[in-house]
Amino acid sequence: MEKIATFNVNGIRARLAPLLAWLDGEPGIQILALQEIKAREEDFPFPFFEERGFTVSCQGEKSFNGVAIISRIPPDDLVRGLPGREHLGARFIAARFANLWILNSYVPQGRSAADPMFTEKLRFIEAIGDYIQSRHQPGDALIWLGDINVAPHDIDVYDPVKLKGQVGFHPEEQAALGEVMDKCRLYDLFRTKNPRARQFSFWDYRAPNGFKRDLGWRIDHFLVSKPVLEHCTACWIAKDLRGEDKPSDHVPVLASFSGSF
DNA sequence: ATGGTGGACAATCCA
Repeated sequence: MEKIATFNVNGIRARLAPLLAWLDGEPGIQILALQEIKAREEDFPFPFFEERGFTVSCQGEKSFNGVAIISRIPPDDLVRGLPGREHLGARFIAARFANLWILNSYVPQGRSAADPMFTEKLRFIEAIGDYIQSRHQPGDALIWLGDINVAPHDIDVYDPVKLKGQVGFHPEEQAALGEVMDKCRLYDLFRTKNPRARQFSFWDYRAPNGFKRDLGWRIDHFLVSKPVLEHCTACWIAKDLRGEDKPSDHVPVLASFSGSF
């Protein structure tokens, strides 16, 4: 079975051991997209992935942000950085594998609705839409995945009444994301495959016992074109990584596919 | 009540 996964690792060096243990126990992963590696490219622990047969393509920076695509097969094309949004840090890398494009993004969190970074978040989401429209057709095999930092609907957060208007669950960012999905003809793969599942991919470290109480958000996504949707057999959220000694505040999201795109 | 915890890095910044 061929799998693709996305994971906000929250520090590739701090999370290396649990990440590798998880990867070794999850056969069939062809592509693993990481966000928040928090390392320069020269500080990325390449050998641990290369000795397992993976190629690492990364866009890093010191201390903050940083994204990577870890793949069984080397990419045929790479794009580092979202055009026009490079000032927001290392938050975008895209790779082509035959006719499949993977767009891996770490969308700005936004800080608060009144902060200038919230506007930057909206602009970043719009810029992804422009990028996709300028380079792709709706019939292309394309996956925009990663930490999108937006929970799309009420079912995607633990308390939609309390959280309405907070960053990550704000009507403006939900509208911006919805517009990109509409104009680029993208599907929320997890929601399409699991219409009523109330499952989360992120729990704030700062909420007391937030994970045990399941005070979660679904903000890590696979947003896919129709050809990708049609070849998907399942999309699910990993559960085991929060049991590790040093858990990330996120867990991986995975999708399995049959046939070719 | 504007906290709480965690990563990177070296005083705080970011989430």
